[in-house]
Amino acid sequence: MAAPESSPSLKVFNTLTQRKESLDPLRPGEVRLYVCGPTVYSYVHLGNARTFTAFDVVVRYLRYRGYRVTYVRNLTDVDDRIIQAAQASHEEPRLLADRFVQAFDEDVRALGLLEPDVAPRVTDNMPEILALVQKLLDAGAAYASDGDVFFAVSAWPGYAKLSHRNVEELRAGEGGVAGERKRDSLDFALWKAEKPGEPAWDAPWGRGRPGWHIECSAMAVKFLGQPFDIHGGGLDLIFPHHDNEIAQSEASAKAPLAKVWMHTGFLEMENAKMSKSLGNVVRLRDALARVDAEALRLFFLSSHYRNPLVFSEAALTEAERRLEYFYETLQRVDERLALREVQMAATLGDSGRFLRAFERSMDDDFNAAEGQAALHALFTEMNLLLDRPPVTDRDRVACTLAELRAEVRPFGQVLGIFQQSPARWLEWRRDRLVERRGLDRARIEALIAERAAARKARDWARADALRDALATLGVELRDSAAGTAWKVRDEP
RNA sequence: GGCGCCAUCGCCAAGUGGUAAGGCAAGGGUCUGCAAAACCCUCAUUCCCCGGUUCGAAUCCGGGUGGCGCCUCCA
Repeated sequence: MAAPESSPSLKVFNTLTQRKESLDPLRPGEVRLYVCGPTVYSYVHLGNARTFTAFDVVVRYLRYRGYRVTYVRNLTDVDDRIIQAAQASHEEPRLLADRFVQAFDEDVRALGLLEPDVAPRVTDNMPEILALVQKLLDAGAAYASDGDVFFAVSAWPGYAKLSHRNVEELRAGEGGVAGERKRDSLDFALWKAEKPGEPAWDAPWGRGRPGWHIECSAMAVKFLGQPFDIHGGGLDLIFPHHDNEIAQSEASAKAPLAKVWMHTGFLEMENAKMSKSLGNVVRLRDALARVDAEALRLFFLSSHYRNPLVFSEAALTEAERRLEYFYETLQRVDERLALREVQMAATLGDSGRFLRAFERSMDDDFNAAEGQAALHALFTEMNLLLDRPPVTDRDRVACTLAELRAEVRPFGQVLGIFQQSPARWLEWRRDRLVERRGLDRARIEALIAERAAARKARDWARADALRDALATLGVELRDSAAGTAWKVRDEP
């Protein structure tokens, strides 16, 4: 593992500067990362999952590279949409939020996402939010108006620098409306005055609740300091959410909020972004009921994180089939290595070459899609050694296989795959396919036994007829010296 | 209208100035009683179109065409 200082080559695309920059942490060897988490008013969908998976891999790779990473991913549990959803289901907003926080944790754990170091909730951080609003009021960057508090965009010269928009043009667009309460149509709420039946907290300027953007500013700075290294989220958060965070934090502290801003591309459904407002969402938990979590991760990582990715059942099926190839190879390698004592011997090939190629890809703005080429090459090499070894010395082949097997681990660790034992994963997949096709194990085993007898009697016609019958059921046979193994094909 | 993104083999996809990664599918082969799996080979003189810059462009610039996003909640 390379020391962080020795990898100045790690490049990250920064939305703020719109170019790739060398990652140069504010504190040597340490990366402080904040990712905007979900607003908990419903279940997470695959679009959200894609973003969180992308940052999960960012964290894993930075740690693999030797950085100490502090990863904060918030839970927004006070919000208009939560209140709306709670009213619709005649539930306390707090309870509804709790319910979806729990669902989020379950779903995201099933996806294999690492726990963030801190997962702060708005309701647990009101003092910091109140303090930030007060600070902005004191600085003249905000004003109270009938119990609401607004941020004064005109008091902050750098407004919208992240989205690279022109303030005048934003004003010309629809936007909000200036009126008795808002001085400028672009001003946004830091605090919303209490309304009947809504959650509210005491504040010097009147009871109410925080506006949408203030919580991220307050919590990010509380847990990471200001400035910190990387702030991330989906592309749709650039404006206004991240621009507003920047405005609030920088106007209050006269220092940058974050050095690098990273944004993930959209997951699309039939040429439209997957979003709750369009109603074209697939929930993460529903997807995980149909496809393996690691296969889903492989699908997310098949395209660069900033590019749009189109969702399809076929792509998911392909990803799971690819994962099956990986696990089958791992199982074969493990079986081979368990066969007998191996004498130390010189290994074949250039040790670590696949991993180095992977690192080159990942160093270039976390290009996991490109990095998968190295992963495939590594597996092809293992299969080659298994079936067509280039030398006859068994110890050399075995030692090389052991070395390559060890090289697989970092890939798995960074991408969040290969976390199951091969045998267990393959069994799990077969069980699921058996169930999906409504197959009868006893009958399959009986047919295989019958075929074995036919083969022993050299009755090839009978044996082939039985194999064809099994193939019709979706069962595929693999004859070997050890006997006949069977698997189930995934497509009817 | 403003800001921004995308267009690469049948499908997915990397590559953003030095002569087209990888996966899936397809065809051929090795292996096999026959298969399957695995491996090997083949599979884009070409990167939406038209101009330009350059010794050199999928990559840069200008202009089109098509698709998408943000500007209102959104990962």
